[in-house]
Amino acid sequence: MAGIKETSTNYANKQALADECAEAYAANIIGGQWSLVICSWLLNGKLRFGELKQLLPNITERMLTLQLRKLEASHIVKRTIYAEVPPRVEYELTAIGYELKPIIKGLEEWGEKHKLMAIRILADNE
Amino acid sequence: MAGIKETSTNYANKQALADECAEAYAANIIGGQWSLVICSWLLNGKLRFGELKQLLPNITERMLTLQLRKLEASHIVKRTIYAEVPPRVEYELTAIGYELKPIIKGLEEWGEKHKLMAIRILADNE
DNA sequence: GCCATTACTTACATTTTTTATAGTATCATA
DNA sequence: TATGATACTATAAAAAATGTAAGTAATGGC
Repeated sequence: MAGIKETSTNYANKQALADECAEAYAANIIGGQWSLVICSWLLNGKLRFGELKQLLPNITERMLTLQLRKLEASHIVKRTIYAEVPPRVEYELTAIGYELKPIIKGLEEWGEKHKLMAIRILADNE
Repeated sequence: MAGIKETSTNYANKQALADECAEAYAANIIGGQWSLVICSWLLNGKLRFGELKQLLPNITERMLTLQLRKLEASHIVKRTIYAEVPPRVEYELTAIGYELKPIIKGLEEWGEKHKLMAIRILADNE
C-alpha cells in the first residue's frame, strides 16, 4: 500500500480487512493491474526491465516501474543492479514470491474454465 | 468489467491482457476491494444481504450492492429474491464460484506466511 | 563534442474505484 | 396514520490507479 492517503476511509478499510482476512492482505500485495502477469513471467526466471517491457506490450515504463517497485517493497521480487553503462537491472522472484506459483497457476486454470463457461452461456442465449 | 469506458486505453489494456493471460482475466473478476472476502464468507453457505453487511462492518450498502452485482454478472454468485415483505434476498456461490475455494485458501495461507515474514524482517531491522 | 543505449523519473491528465449521504418501495403491525 | 424492517437506488465527491509525454544520467564508440 504505497502512496495511499493514511487519513482516508479507504486506507482504514483496507487495513482492517487485511488485518483480519489474510486473503485480502494478499490481494493488496498482488492486486495491481499488471502484478500477477509480471510474477507469472518471472516464474520462468530472471528478466531485465526491458525484457519485461517487451513481454507486456502495452505497459508504460511508468507503470512497469511502479508495479516492480511495489513488488520489491513487498519482497516478492528482488532487484539487482549491475554497475554497467548502459545500465542493466534484473528482476527475479524471491522465495516467498515463488510460492505464489500454485496460486497463479490456479487462477490461470480457473480463468480458462470460466472463459469457456462464459462462451457457452453466450451461445445458449442466442 | 462493468461501468468502464470502452474508449479508454485502460479498457483496451485490460481486454488485451485478459485475452492472453487467464490469470489477468480471473483477477478482473475477483479483483474488487471486497470481492474475495465476500466469496470467502459465501464458501460457508448462503447469506442474506444484511448478513453480509454485518460480516463486513465497514462496507457501505452501495459497495456491497456493486460488488454483489458484479459477482452476479460474472456468474460467481447466484441471487435469489423471495417475494416477502420486508424483502429477503439470498446470495450463494455458483458451481464455478465455489471452485475458487482452493485459490482463496491458497491466498489465505500465503498471506499468513507473508505476514509472518514481514514481521520477522521488521524485527531484524531494529 | 555528439549520439545511442538502458532504466528509469517527473509533472500532469484522465479514468476508475470507493466513500458519503440521503432517499425509495412494500406491507404488517402498533 | 405512523413506524419499522430490508434491500436496495441516486447523486455527488473524494481518493486511487493508470496513462501521456517529456526528460535524465552515465559512458563507450563515432
